Amino acid sequence: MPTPLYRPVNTRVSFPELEASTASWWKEKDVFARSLAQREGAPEWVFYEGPPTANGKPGIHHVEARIFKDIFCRFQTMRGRYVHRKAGWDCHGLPVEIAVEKQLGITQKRQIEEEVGIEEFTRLCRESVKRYVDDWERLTERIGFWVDLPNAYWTMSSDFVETVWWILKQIWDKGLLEEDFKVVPYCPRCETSLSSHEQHQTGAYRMVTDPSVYVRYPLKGEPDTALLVWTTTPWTLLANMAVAVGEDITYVKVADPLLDGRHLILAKERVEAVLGEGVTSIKEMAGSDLIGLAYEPPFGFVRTDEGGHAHTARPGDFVTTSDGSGIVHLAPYGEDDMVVAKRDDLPITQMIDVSGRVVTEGGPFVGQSIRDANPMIIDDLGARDLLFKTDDYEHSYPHCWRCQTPLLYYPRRDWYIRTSQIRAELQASNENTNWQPPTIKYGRFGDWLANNVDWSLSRDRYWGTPLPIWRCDEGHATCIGSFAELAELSGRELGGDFDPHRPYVDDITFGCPECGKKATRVLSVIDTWFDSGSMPFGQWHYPFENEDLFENRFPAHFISEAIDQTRGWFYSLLAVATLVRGENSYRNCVCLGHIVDADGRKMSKSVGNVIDPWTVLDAQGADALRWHMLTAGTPWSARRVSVEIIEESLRKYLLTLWNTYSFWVTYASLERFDPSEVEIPLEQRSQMDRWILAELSDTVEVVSNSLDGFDATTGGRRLDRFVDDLSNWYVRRSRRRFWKSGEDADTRAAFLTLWECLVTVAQLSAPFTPFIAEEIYTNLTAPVADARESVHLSDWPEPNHAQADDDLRQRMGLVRRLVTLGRSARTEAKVRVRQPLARALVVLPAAETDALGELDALVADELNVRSLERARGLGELVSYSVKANFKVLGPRFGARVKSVAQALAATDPAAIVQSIDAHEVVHIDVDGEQVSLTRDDLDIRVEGRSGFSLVQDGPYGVALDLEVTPDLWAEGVAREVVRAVQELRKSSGLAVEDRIELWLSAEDAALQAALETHAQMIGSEVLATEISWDEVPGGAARDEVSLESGSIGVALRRAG
RNA sequence: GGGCCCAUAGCUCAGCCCGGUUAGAGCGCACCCCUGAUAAGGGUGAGGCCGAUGGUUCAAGUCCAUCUGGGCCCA
Repeated sequence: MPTPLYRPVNTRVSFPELEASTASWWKEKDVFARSLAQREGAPEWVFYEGPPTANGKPGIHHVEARIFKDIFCRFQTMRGRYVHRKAGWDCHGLPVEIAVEKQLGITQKRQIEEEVGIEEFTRLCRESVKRYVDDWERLTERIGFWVDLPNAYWTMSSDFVETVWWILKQIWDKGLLEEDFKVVPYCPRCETSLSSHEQHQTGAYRMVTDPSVYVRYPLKGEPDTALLVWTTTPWTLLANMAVAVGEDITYVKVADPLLDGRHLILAKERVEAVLGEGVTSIKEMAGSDLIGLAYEPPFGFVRTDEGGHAHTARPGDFVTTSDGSGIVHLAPYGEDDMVVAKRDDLPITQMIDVSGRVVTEGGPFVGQSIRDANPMIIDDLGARDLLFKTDDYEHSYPHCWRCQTPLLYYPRRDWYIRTSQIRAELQASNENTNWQPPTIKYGRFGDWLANNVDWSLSRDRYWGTPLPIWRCDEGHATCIGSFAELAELSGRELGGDFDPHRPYVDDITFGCPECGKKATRVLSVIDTWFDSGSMPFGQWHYPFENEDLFENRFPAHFISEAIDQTRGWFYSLLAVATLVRGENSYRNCVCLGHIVDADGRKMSKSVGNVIDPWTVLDAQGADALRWHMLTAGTPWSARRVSVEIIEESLRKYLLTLWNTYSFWVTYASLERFDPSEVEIPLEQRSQMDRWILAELSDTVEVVSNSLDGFDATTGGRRLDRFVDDLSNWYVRRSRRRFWKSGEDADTRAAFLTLWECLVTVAQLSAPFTPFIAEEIYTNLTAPVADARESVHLSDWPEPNHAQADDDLRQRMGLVRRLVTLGRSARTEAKVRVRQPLARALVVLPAAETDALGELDALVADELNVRSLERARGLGELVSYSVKANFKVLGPRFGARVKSVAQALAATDPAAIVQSIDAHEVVHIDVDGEQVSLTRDDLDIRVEGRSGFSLVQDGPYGVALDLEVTPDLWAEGVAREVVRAVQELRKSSGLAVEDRIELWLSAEDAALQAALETHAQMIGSEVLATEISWDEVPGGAARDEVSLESGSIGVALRRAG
């Protein structure tokens, strides 16, 4: 036996197993590295990997992003670009610290320093980051995401940190890095402030119920009258500074409905809502009249200077009458409050410590968390008749995106990047960025830039890039931009293994360059989003190394993440690059939607509807998952994922492709067909071949263009349609050609054509489904000497314009349409397809009468009729209906189009058609006016007349001649026998190429005659070496065919 | 309260940019056919006030406005 040309193909393939062996083959052959090496020197196509935080297991949404990253990189590589793909890991930040805190079983920040020590804590953080990287790498490889994992950048590496320092120094030198006193969102558990984009993480806002209290602030000198003040944060009353009123709001004094002889002041518009109906005002006054009124604060904790504005009514344009009382309590825990405090020099007294507990000055409430203090404060106010009423108030409120603690707004000194000062530059950067979907650009992202606020950079934590600012007692601050600079100033040898993290860096001090006094580091670390935004620079340790590399790889052509990164990574990248380079670091951004479950619900651990990617990967495989993600729905809308949905992708596309491939290999192996030995010019191939090649050429074009435009869905759907055409039309119609001998020219053309289609599909699908593409490509090209070793090393196919043939594609469309109608006609007439018929009558629109050409034979064969005839002119077969073609007549006649339609309806359709056929024009009378209409102006359709079984669709129709002659009947009988024998071969376990001895017997004489007439045809169809009519020997497989006219016995056994 | 996205068959989605009088596909369901590549394929059928209302137009699933419901983002 000669060595087989091709690996045998298992039709019961397990894709997960196949993928596993492909993946290890890639590794063994180093295919990814070679795909890069072979493009060395080619134009770069730059991709930036958004670094995932590797301290949690990767979920299915991560898989989605990684698939989209992969497809465009693979595509561009095959197109000849050099697409370097450096993996990256986001290492710093609160999530890591929280994981370690949990591991240590500690709940409070101070325990870190007191019980664990910063050195041990950051060591554990570093370890924790590495813990899940294995998981990530395993998944990344399993889904076929090609990215350079061994050379990944780690944001915690000293090199990366040094680059970040350099970037911060650039910003410092521009005067855009400053310390400021602001109210910031603050997590009392993590004891650190959050940046606005952290505050706005998905899921951070949740509905909460807070106590809503109305409190009396009695006026000084008029204790019977009180300002009625509303707040949803009773604990802030401890630090009350003043109240705000709207100068243009009308206020009223009314009788206090709960305390006899007392009065309340509140906004007129709120009276009914707060006090109920029937309250009459005693006095009306403008807000401006109230300003300066002094009141007794609810608590005595805030010390005030005589004559100041403390504990008086102040003007505030933020006061509204949409809720509350129209009088706003001011404390140092709100942005508006602090604006007034600065303006009017109000006393800022910190009543809450960094962990959210009442400070020692807080009298009876000392040490209470704000949540616990709330009811105590309410009770206390009640006891002193200061509480007017209390209620529950439901509103959405931000929570810490990692530990879920409700945030506080807390006045703090923090370090800021003045991004609001470069808003115009940020917006200009965005101008040059192409967004997918486009609405993000000026929508979600553009809005965010337009409302840009300063970037709160510092965090009072431990595991992060240390803020490189040192300060002396005089308050002179020095920003350090490199390790060398720090070594020089401090006079210390930092060495190659210098770890810039806390606590080591905190020990380094130097003499202030300005005054010479000792400068120590400001103990903050920075927002970890700044790290990720710095990755274009940091991954290359720019500018300390790799300057050329960096310049070649800035900006990126392409990045992709889910839409929640709009205010995360998409922003931090843009902001950092704009600050440093004055332009954005990415040109194209594909925003992906979130993954939801089969019912459209968001996946969440608490609901328990999270799909573990491994479930799908183990059951259906990576290609099926990839194919579904890439082709189902729009990438940026929420997409549903379930095992069942993936299963459908697998069956519809992957298995169809697989079976077509398996079909080719089965027969090509038998014939030892070697594509490299065959060359057949296009004009020597059949119409069928030319048609599928025309479809292929179109497919190449569509897939190329769509992937070029970052649209995987359109390309994938075209591929899907092509594979369907290939399998369910080309192969099905060409099947017999493959059964003939390999010496036959037509058979060789079929083998070659299908081979070309499959190899090209393998290439086109390589970026989508890299595993199956590899299997098909490598097996099919095995005998081809100059083929690449891997499909991923091959060049992207160019559309072959010589093969393009839109006319043929259209005509084939017509064929398939007629076939559908013909099948329907057979079903309707209840004549099975195996029974040949004499003729089919075809009705076509005039313009397409001659469109079929030699494809007639195809229709006839598919419908199993001996000839195809045009029914045009067969007035006895059809009648016509004529309607106006509104698309044409609408613009011509405008409102009169309806009259024209009516006139047409009133005219005999047959006469119209006759006139058109004879003169190309018909004249009709519309409201007394002669109107000339041509064929294009009309919508002419045929209908079957009674007595004929015409099946029609629009202007197309097929009718069958149902008369079965003895001749046709005999052939039908023979076909029945062939089918029965084939079935018997199959059930007897014979191989397709096995020859058989065949026995036939029929009692009925007519049946016997039919068999004898067609014996030769039967024999050649079923590969019988001889047909016998005598006694069936033992050991032969038997079956019986029942027909209306009797039954036929069949028996067979393997010949030879 | 504001912004964005979505709403078409039981389910998943095309069609909408660029309006045309009979709105499609796949899955599922019922019945039938076909089958020596196929976990397939084919035919028929049931199943649609194209979310609602109003407007523009000779003509609206398609354009405009408002509303409702869902999702996301924000205040």
